[in-house]
Amino acid sequence: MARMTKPKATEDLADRLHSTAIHLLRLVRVQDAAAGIGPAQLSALSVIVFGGPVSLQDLARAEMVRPPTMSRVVDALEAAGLARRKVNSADRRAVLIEATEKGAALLHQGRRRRVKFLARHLSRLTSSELQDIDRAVASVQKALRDIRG
Amino acid sequence: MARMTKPKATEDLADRLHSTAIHLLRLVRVQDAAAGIGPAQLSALSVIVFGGPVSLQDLARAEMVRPPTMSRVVDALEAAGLARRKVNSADRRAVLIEATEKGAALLHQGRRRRVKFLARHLSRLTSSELQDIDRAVASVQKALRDIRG
DNA sequence: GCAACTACTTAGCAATGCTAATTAATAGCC
DNA sequence: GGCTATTAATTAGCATTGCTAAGTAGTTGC
Repeated sequence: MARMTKPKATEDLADRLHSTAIHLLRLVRVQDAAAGIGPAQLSALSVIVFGGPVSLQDLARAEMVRPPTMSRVVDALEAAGLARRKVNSADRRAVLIEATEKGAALLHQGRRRRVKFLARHLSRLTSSELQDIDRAVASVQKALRDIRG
Repeated sequence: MARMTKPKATEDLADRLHSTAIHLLRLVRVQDAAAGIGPAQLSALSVIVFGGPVSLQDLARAEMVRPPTMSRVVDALEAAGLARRKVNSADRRAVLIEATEKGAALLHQGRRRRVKFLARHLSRLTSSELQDIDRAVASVQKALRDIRG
């Protein structure tokens, strides 16, 4: 039984992790719909609000979509008055995308709604279970960072 | 400081949990694209393969989408030879949807690819971290079940 | 046996993903 | 300095997936 890892168990865990993530997001998707904008726009807006002005390319990379896709998402955000394109005087090919006040407000409001919804249900768990989740989230984030970095 | 729960901390955890789930799924999405069918079809196929023959309505509910949406997804699965509609002799309004051999094979193959990909990166974590994740997944699933049940 | 209900489909719209091709600006080389 | 290659973003066009509204067919209930 001397083995460095337990591949079978890890794969099983990976499967359950994946499945749980899907179900979690399906549930909060209903809450996010109340924001009035689609999920791609919401997610991109989040990057802009927290990540300051970014180029379209960086934004596309952060969201793991292609530039044309992100270009259109930014179009929609601009049309809704939630973001704006600025000229990048250092490189006039590139644009700088930033959130408007309205965009930041909408994001924070949506985040509050989603988080309250999730937190309400998490609060049924014991504090020991919450601590497990807390540690697990940190570990998964670490694993994800390793992949991307 | 006498309080029943810690709302602030729970909301913060909810937010990190949400964000982590998004990033996790964005990563494996790339793997799933290799299956050659879209994410909605893949996810529905999974329900059919594991859940036996189901009505369109049940399938739509399981996937948290509306019946017309699911009707079209099943159209695509049928066109690709991955699923088929059967007549329900007990209630001829309803259909029974089941996977073909080809559909089951494709699903299992895709699952193997996705799981291997995830597991490869999870395996960088310590076994203590993996145990945290294991417990956390169970807790989150429990919380999700409470919501739906 | 007719009305109401239910299951599914069809039609049509919006959002999001992609690739290929275009436009504009920068960088590199002689 | 000026030509070429590269890079950033956009436009065009397609497929998928979400929705609501409306239509069709079958079942239930009085």
